[in-house]
Parts: sequence; C-alpha cells; structure tokens
Amino acid sequence: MKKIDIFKKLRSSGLRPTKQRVEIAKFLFERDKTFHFTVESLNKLLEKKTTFKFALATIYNTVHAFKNAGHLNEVDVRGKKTYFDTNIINHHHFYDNETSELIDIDAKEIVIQKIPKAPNGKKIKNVEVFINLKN
Amino acid sequence: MKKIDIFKKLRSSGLRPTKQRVEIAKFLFERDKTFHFTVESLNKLLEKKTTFKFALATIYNTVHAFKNAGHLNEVDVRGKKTYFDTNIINHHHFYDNETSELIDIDAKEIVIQKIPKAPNGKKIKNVEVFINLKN
DNA sequence: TCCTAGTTTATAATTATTCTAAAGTAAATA
DNA sequence: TATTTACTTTAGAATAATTATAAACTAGGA
Repeated sequence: MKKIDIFKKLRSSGLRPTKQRVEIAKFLFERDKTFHFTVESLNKLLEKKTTFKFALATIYNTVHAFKNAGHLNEVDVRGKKTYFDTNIINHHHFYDNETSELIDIDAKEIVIQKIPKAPNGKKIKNVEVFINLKN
Repeated sequence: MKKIDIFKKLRSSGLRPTKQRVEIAKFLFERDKTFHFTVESLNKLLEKKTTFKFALATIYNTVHAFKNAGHLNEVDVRGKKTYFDTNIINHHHFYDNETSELIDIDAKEIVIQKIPKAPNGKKIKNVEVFINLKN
C-alpha cells in the first residue's frame, strides 16, 4: 500500500491524515500478512521503527479511530489487554496461551454444519471460532 | 447441591471449607441453571443475598481458587472484566453486546465439520465458538 | 488446647485504558 | 496568502479491574 493510498484510506474515513496517523497507518497496513497487536506492543514497535515520537494516548486514539473506520478488527481474547487485527475480513483464530499469540485462520478453513437459532428478538451478528492451543 | 457436598467439593480440591468459601460455593453451585458472572456482579449479589461480609479480595481469591480447581470456567469475552461460568462442561456462548450478557450453548448444538490442523508442535486444547448477537 | 499452615482482610500497588484541557495543526474561508 | 476554526495531539491526571502485601485470623491436626 502506497503513501497515496494511505492518504485516501484516511480521508475516505473522515480522518485527517496527520503525521501520526500516516506513520501508524503505514506501519500497520503496509504489510502482506495480517498483523495482530495490542496497544502496548504497537507502541514498542513504533518506538523501534520510527524516530517519530508518539504519545501513548495518540496510539490509543488512532487505533480506535482505525477500528471505528473499519480498518482494524478488535479480537475477543480473554485477558486484560485488547487485541487488534489488521485482517478485517471475517475469519477465526488460533490462540496460543503460552505465548499470548494470535494466529489467523481463514474463514474457509472452518465449516460449521449446525448452529443454534439466536434467542428471542436477537440476530446473529457474527460467529467467531477460537481454537486454543497447548504444547 | 447440599452443604455436605459443598464441603466435599472443597476438600477434594484441597481447599479448606472456610465460611467465606462455603458461602460463595453455595451461592454459585446450588442452582439448576448455569450462572455467568464477573467478580463485580458476584460481589453485588452476595451483598444482597447474605448478611455475611466479604472483602473484595476474598471474592477474587475464591473465584480463582474455584477456577484453578476446575469448578469454574473463565470465558473469553472482549472487554475489561473477566467473566466466569459455573458450567464447566465444554460448551459455547452467545454474547449479547448490548447487554454484555452471556448465554450458554450446549456443545451438541454446534457441529463443526471442518477444522484446521494446529500449527507446528502445538496441539488443540479446545475449540470455543462465540456467536455475537445484535438486535 | 496449642500450634501451624493456610486464609481473610484492608489497603496499597499495578496495569490497561480513558479523560482533560492546553497547545498544535490541517484545511476551509476570506 | 493570512486568518480562522475545528480537529488532533499531548502530558499528565483519573479511573477501573485486578493483584500484591502484610498483619490478623482460623481450621484442623498434634
């Protein structure tokens, strides 16, 4: 993804392409594989990667802005920290409890044959499968 | 579940049946349906239900002791608070984001036809399905 | 009954996250 | 281009959930 596309991506979501947002967006979206992170891990990686300095609050703000714009997914993981995923296409996860690591599973790798009806007055928004791993 | 069984349950898990543990165990396990809670909600319910006074730390300690003994399940839910479930049999959940409510789904209600292999050197511990609900 | 290891308790500490309000900046307007 | 304005960033304070601490308490064995 080129810089020009980053600008487009931000503008089309109503986000001003500030220096901080562009830097973070480049870091998150200019990659081939999907990327899983917490705000803390992203912060550390940004510190290493760029000379630019970001307030922690800015990283929170930016990540949430990207999430609200649909550029990031928040992932259900038990625990204190919130995980995000640059893969916004519907998919599932392995979760390795030993390393606290998430691994994407393509939606087509899991086929569910039978599923219950949503309770009264509710609809199914989405189905997430978590495969917990052990050694 | 009778009081005698509560004592047995605690003793057989190596937990001394203290007043606090017995009270909390009675509250959690003497029910027909499974029960979902957070430490905060449990604390509030105990305040109403019993005249007994519990330190918040005791509720944390006790819930974790019960979890470690296998009498409670911790449930993967996104968000700040940790959810627990008195249903320790393998099963799945509806999660209602509007009300932050969990609803059990019997394991047999969901049939998975195809599932990927665990990554290198890892094994599958368990599979959890989350059905997120909307109105 | 006495002793001891395990438990409870109040409080402090920690951790992740959100809030605040002042200073900075993108971009619309004149 | 200069000015204005609304949006952003920032450092630090505030909040919320949870865990740690260390002193007081208690169950159960000697």
